[in-house]
Amino acid sequence: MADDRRNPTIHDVARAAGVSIGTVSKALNGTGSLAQSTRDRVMTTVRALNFRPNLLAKSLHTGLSGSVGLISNDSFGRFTMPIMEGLERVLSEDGIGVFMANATDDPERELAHLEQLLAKQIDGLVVTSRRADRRPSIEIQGLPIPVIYVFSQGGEDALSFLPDDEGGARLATEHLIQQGRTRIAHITGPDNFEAVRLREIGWRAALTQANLPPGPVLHGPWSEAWGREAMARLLTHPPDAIFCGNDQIARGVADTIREAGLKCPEDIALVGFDNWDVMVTACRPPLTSVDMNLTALGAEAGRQLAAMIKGAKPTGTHRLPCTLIHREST
Amino acid sequence: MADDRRNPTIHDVARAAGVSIGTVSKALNGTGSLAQSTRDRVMTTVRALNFRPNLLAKSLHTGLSGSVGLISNDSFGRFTMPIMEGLERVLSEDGIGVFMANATDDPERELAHLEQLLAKQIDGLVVTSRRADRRPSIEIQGLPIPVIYVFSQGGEDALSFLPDDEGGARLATEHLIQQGRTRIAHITGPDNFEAVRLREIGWRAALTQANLPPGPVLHGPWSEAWGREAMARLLTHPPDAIFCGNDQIARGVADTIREAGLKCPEDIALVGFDNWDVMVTACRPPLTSVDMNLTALGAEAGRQLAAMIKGAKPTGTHRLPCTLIHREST
DNA sequence: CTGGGTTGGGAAAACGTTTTCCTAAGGTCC
DNA sequence: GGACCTTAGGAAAACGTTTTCCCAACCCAG
Repeated sequence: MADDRRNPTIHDVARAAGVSIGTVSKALNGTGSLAQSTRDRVMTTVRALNFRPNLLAKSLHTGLSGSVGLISNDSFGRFTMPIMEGLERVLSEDGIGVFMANATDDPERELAHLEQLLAKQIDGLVVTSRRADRRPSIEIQGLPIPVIYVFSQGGEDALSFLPDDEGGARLATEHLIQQGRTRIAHITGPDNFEAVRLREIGWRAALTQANLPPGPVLHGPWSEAWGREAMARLLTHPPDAIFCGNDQIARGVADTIREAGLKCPEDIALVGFDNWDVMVTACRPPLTSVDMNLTALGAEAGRQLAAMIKGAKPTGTHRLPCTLIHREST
Repeated sequence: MADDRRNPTIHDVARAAGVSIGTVSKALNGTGSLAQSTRDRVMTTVRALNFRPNLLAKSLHTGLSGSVGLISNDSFGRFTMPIMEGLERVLSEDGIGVFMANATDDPERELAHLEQLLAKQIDGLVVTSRRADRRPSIEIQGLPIPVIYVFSQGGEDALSFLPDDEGGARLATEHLIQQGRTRIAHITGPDNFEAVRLREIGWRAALTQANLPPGPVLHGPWSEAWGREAMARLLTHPPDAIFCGNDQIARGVADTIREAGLKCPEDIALVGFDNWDVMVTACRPPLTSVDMNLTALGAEAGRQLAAMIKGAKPTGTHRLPCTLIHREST
């Protein structure tokens, strides 16, 4: 009644309910030993005043702020989004908030963000990178809080979560083999990406296992234009299937196939990587693609981070399985 | 020295520097009246202990947490990301952290998130929606903190930031007119989107101003497939220019133009909307498009929110200008 | 009745800051 | 050399919680 400007505090509730603040706290948290009637009276007052405990004050006491930081290096790009979504969903169930910070590969900004986050007493940190190989900042070593690397690799005894690029590539290639394809090419991105190398390994492994010779491998930029160009190069001796390093390349390939008068999938079957909806559905024909399950990756990271905050100390690099999504291009 | 597990507190600094905690606080904040030598001694100790003030404790005192919430309704989709980026960049300069919350149009989740954020004592809230018209939740009325709607419309005396769809459409259409086009069609999205209606208005206004008759308007889904289909319908009497409601539609249109043996831009000039890099660069030819400057929109929202936290009370719906990005399709 | 065990609830310390006094020491002026 | 200002820095309250005692009151048995 006094101030309707200020949020009600536990003191207001105590006064209104005619008890001490300790009693209110016990009623709120279900601790201590209180008569049921007292609990009820307090809770009624709580609702009447629309009281919401100040988590900051609680944090001061418990030493846990109930928030974590996410430092992204790709300006919240296409890959960070689903990760964030999974992470946030899982953590919010535990009442943990996620501070988003974008460092854009600028070590100075990264450090500034880290300082701010630490000052805000975050309980944990998630670091995501973009896809090219890059060492994580040195600064991040020896932090007083748990750190998880998602879609990026931490150091020695760090905990990292990544998609199983090799397994995904194998999945795609095996799928093509099952459909009776025997001359399977691979058109992919720049080979300074670790993911590119891993996917190539997976593709090769599946072929070897099926006693098939590897088709040609073409490296180039991650673009549709490169897909078109690479496919044009293959037109003199066209393969009967192509596994592409991502969906954009695959879509470029599909365009060249169609414009060369060939049929996909009849003449050439095609599999992409990323399962990026806007690409796979707009592709003609709709593209079979490998889904990295990034939302699940983020969710798993969230679960692990929550566990680490409670004291667990998992380490190692974990690669989560990819899934093949079958569409008309195969 | 005592606990190397626990973060050092202001008490540790005070003890090490041989002063009181009040003095440390004054040295840290440059307040009070202290001898320069004392200030220096304290600051040296601060650095030696790697002391970082606990912002939570400070917040308890100041009543400001230095964090705001962002509730998104599109699972951190394509439009939310640049907004977030701009918002976060501006606010982080003021030391304000951004909690990300994804509600995905589920009012129950939205309410739960709001409760969590309020419990964490956020100083302000940003609400973004996806693009179809939707009333903001009722729950958000009468909050004790400033609220800004970005890429979505708040109520009566709320503060909202939106791109100037009408102006952007006018920009695009005027550009086509300047290039001597006279029969300008409009292929766009579902007309239950306010943005679709506004863009159509802008297109029509530019034509009227130039004394040109409006070409046909075709409404359909936001997809390349619709762009292809719509363009096919126009092939009997092709216009000499098309302004599309988004880049995906434009790209579909470009494909049909090319496949019909016509030339873009020679026979038909083409402008898209969104300036979505992956679409405009992969399009053949690269697509002229209207950029909504969402990063700037987010940044402006950040500036305003920071001002509101300091007491400003701006209201109204603000539409920020779009920019035309010229490429080879015109 | 008295004494011991329960039980309900209050008082107060603690968390890590900021800020408002307040006091002691030193300097200045006559 | 005393009265008065400065000035430097300390003590303590305050922010809103949780939690650890601790004390009253009640119950029941002897």
